[in-house]
Amino acid sequence: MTQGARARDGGESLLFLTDEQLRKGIEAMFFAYRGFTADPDRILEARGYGRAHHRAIHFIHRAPGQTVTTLLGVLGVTKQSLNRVLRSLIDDGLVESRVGRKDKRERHLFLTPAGDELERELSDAQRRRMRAAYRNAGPQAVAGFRQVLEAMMDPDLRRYYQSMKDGGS
Amino acid sequence: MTQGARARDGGESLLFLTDEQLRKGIEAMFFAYRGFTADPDRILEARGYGRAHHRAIHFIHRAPGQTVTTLLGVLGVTKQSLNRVLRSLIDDGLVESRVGRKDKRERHLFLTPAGDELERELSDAQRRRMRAAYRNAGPQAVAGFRQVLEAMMDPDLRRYYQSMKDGGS
DNA sequence: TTGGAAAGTCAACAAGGCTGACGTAAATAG
DNA sequence: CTATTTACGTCAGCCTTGTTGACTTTCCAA
Repeated sequence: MTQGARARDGGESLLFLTDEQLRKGIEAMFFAYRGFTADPDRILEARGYGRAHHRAIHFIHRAPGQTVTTLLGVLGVTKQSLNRVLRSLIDDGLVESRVGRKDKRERHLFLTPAGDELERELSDAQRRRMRAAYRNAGPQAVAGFRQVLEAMMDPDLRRYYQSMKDGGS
Repeated sequence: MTQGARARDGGESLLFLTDEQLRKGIEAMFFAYRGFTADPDRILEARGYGRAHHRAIHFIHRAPGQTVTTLLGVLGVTKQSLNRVLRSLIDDGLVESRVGRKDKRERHLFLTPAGDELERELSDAQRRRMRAAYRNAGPQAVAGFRQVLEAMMDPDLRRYYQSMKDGGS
């Protein structure tokens, strides 16, 4: 039924979306995501960490001082899951957890200098691949890439994503 | 060092790749991938399956009759890991494993009618989101999206990816 | 002031990765 | 024809990272 449906989005676009083409997009996501995580994975493995640690480090770096609950919402896991990861990062001296001044139930999360160093190592590796891909594809492609990804996000995360500064075009 | 590096890719491109912008791309991948898997995940959960089952089903559908070893290479997991998943799919009557006619050591994998049905259910859900994202972003964006993803893949998988038919523009 | 809600921690379990070892049948090299 | 290699399946056991349930500590509102 969806075979070869011409876009009905207002007329002038020439989008011709066959199921085959959509499948290609789906597989592209799958394979690209593998490439996307490959470099950090190697660095993490050497330290005995996994992707969960990477995600925690990334978002703590992104918004230092945020509480555990906030981070929980961004990562979309249970607090028990996050806690395990956080525990090892704190024990290893990469993350610091400070009791809230106003509300003492809260824990505010920060990267230590060692944590910052690992963060840089990881994001450098990931940026290298991203930069190479961008350069290969050209600026037009990059804009399109970002647009499609944004449209694929769930609305809540899209809002969170958009709320973060961009650095100017 | 990588701060605000202007693209040095030949001159005329106006790519201005700050670390901030690259980070945005990285987070876009992370959040979009979550959205990308959300719909199938719900369908799978109702059946007691996980993403591993989805991947197996997807690639068996994509290339019916392929052997276990071939599938192993595409999925990038160990034989034991794949076997666990394949076992349950075969036992549940979604996948059929036929002994090779020429080489009887090989097992060729096919979806049964029931397997095809689940495949369609899963890919319909995923295509719906993909189609909506494409429509939102427009045809130019779609081309760029695919280009960047392709450039991010590891070379082996890129070749495999490109070797599959596209269905025309 | 007390009772509920919220934040965080601990315990235990499941899915799905991994390695290593082993068995069997079929193909192939010598 | 024999010996090796290949393709596949399976057992055992480990790790990461997800889950739910139960438990403090702290805050706040009735």
